[in-house]
Amino acid sequence: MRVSIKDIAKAAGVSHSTVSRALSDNPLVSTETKERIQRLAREMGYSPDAQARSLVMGRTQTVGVVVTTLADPFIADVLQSIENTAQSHGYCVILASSNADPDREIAAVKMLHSQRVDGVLVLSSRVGALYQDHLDSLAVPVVLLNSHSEQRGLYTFSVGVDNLGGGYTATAHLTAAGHRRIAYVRGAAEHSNDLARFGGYRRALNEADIEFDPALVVPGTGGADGGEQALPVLLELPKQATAAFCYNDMTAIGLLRAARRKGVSVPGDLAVVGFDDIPLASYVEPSLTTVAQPTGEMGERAMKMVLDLLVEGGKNGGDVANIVVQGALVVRMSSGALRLPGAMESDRGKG
Amino acid sequence: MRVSIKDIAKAAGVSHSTVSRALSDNPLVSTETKERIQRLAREMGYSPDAQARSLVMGRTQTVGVVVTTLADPFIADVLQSIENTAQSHGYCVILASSNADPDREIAAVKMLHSQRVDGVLVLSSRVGALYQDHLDSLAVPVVLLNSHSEQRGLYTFSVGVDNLGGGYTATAHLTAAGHRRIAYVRGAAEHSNDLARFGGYRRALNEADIEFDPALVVPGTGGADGGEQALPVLLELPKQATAAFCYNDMTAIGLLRAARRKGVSVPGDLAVVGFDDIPLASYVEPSLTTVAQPTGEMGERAMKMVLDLLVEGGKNGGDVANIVVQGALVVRMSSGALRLPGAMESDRGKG
DNA sequence: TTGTAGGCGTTATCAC
DNA sequence: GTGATAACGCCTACAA
Repeated sequence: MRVSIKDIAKAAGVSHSTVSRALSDNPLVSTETKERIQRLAREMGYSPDAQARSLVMGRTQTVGVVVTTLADPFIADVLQSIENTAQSHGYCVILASSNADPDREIAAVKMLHSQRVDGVLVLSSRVGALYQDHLDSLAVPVVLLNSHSEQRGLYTFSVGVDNLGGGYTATAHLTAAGHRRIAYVRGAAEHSNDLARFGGYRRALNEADIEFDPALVVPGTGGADGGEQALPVLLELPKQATAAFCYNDMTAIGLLRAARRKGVSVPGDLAVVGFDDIPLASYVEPSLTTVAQPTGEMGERAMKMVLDLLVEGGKNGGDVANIVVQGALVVRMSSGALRLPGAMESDRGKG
Repeated sequence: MRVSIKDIAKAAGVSHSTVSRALSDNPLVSTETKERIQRLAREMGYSPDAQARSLVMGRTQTVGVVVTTLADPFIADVLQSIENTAQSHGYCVILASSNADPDREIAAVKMLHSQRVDGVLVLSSRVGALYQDHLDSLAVPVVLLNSHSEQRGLYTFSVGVDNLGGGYTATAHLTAAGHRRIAYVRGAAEHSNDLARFGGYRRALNEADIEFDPALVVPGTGGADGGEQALPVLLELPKQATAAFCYNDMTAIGLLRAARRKGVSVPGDLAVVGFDDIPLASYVEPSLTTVAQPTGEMGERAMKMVLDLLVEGGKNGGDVANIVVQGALVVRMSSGALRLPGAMESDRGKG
C-alpha cells in the first residue's frame, strides 16, 4: 500500500496538517514532534505525491523538452546538459520527440500542456507560425535552443551559438594559414544558420583583403552527401580552391570521404574546416578541424533561463533576452596544422 | 486564465459531471449536449489537467527512463525508440540521467517515485543490490534494457541482445573466411556482456575445429584505448593472429587506429570485427564489419513490455519474462569483404 | 440523461 | 503548536 500523510498522521496520533508541516520543515511545529514524524515517514517509506502537490501549488517542478531527433549527437549532448541542470535544481524533464513532423510537434506541445509543465525548451527545430502559436498558448516560458523561429513568440526566448562569429573564426583560420582561394560549402538552403555562417566567411575574406568569388560558394545539403557532391564541383573550378569551409561537420566529412576516393590529399591539396565538433570529427582521417559548439554551456544556460523566467513572470516584454554563446575553434589535421591530433577524446559507444 | 471543466460547465449551463462525461465520450450523454460541450471546450482552449486526473485515476500515463549517459549513441537510439512507442500509446516519458553515479541513480528513482510513474526502464546500467531495492520499492514494473543486474528484482524484467549469439556470428564470419588464428579483444573485465560474447567466440572456434589458444585473448577496456593497447600485444604473438573479434566497436576502432599508425593493413594483415554498429562504424577507414544491435526493436519491445505488465499486474512470478533480441552481422570492409561499403547510412550531426 | 456528493493527496487559511 | 476545513481539477458512484 502507498502511504500518505494521513497514514502517518494516524500512526503519529496527530492531524494530517501537522504532518504536512513537519515534512516541509515548517518552524511552527515543535522540534520534538517534527523529528518524530520525519522518522516515522522514513520508516513507513513515505514518498510525497508530486501530482497532488502540483495541484494545489500550481507548479509542477517540471519542464518539457521537445527534440527533433535524439540520433543527432549535438541534440543528445545538449539534452544531457539540460537534464543535469534541471535535476540539480529539483526539476524533472519530460521528453517529447517530434521527428520534425509538424503533427507530432503540436501533439507534443499538447501533451506538455496537459502535463502542466512550468516551462518548455525546444531543440534544433524550425519553429513555424503554427507551432509558435501553440507554444504561446501554453503561457509558460519557452526557450528555443539552436532553433530557427519565423515569428517572435510572446513567451519565447532563445539560446544559440554565434554562427557568424564561428564562420568568421573558421575562415580566418584558413586565411591566416595563407589560403586565398577558400570555398564555402553550404548547408540546407535558406537556413538562417547557413546564412550567418556564410556571413562570417565573407567577413573573414573581407578582412584579409580577399575578393569574394561567387564561384567558390557551392551548394550542399547539411548531410554527408552534400559534401560528397561538392568535391567534383570544386575540382572543376577554373581556379582551384586550396581550402574549404563547410557548413557543418557532416558536410566536411562527406567532402573528406570524396577527397580520399578521388585521391585529393587533405590538407595538402585541400584544407577542410567544419562546424559543430561532433564526436565523429576527431575520428575521421584526417581528423577534422572544426568550430565546437559549447553544448554543455548551451543546455545549462537555456535551462537556467527557464528557471529565471519562472521567478520573474516570464512574459517577453520587448527587450530581447536572447543568449548567444561563442563556439571554439578546434584545430586538428584537416586544416593543415602541424601538431599531432589530441588524444582520444571520448569512449562513446561502449556496448 | 486556465479553463477547467467547471468553467465549461458554467458556459454550457450544465453540471461539471456532464462536462466530464461529454469530454470522455461517455455514452450516457446525449449526442447533442456532447457535441455542444466538446465544441465549447475547443473554443475555450480547454486542456485536461493530467495531474488532477492521475490523482483520482491512480495512473499517471507516464514512464520513467533512467539512462547512464545520453552521449552514448546506442542509448540515445534506444531512448528515441522508447519515446516513440510511449507517445503512440499515450504515455509520456520522464527522463532521468545518472551518469552511472550511485547517488544520482537513487535520487532519480526517488524522483520517479514521487512522480508516480507507472513503470520504469533502466538503460545500460549495472544494477547493484541497493539500486535494485530502490527500484523494487516503487512497486511498478521495471524493465532493464541492456543492463547487468546482480540480483533479481520482484518487479524486474529485462530486454537485451543475444551476446552469445552475436559473438558467435561475428567469429563464424571470420572462420568462414578461412581465418584460423582469431584473437578476441575483451571489454571491461568481468562484465557479463563480455563473458557472453567471449562464449560465442569460443563456440564458433569449436564448431570450426579450431583449438582455443588463450594467448589470443587480450585484455581491453571497452573504449578505444583498449583496442589501441591490444595491437602491440597481438603483434608480439609468436604465432600471428590474422583476425580479431573485438568486444565492441569502440575497441575495434581503437585497434584500427593503432593498426594504421603501425602500418598494419586492415583487412590484409588483420581482419577486424566489432560489436554494436555505432554510427562511427560506417565512417572509419576501413569501414567496420560489426554486429548491429537492433536499437529500435529493443526500445520498442521494452516499452511494450512495460505496457503489457501494466495491464497484467506486473509482479514477477518466477517465470522468467526476459526478452533476448538478435543482433545482425553488418559486413563492411574491415573483415575483408570484397563488396563495396553501403551508401552513407545517416546524416547525423546537422548543425 | 443529468445533477449531487465525495474523494484522490497535498498545502494553506483559519480558528483554537 | 495544533487541528479542522477548504481548496486544487478531475472522475464516478449514487440519486433523481
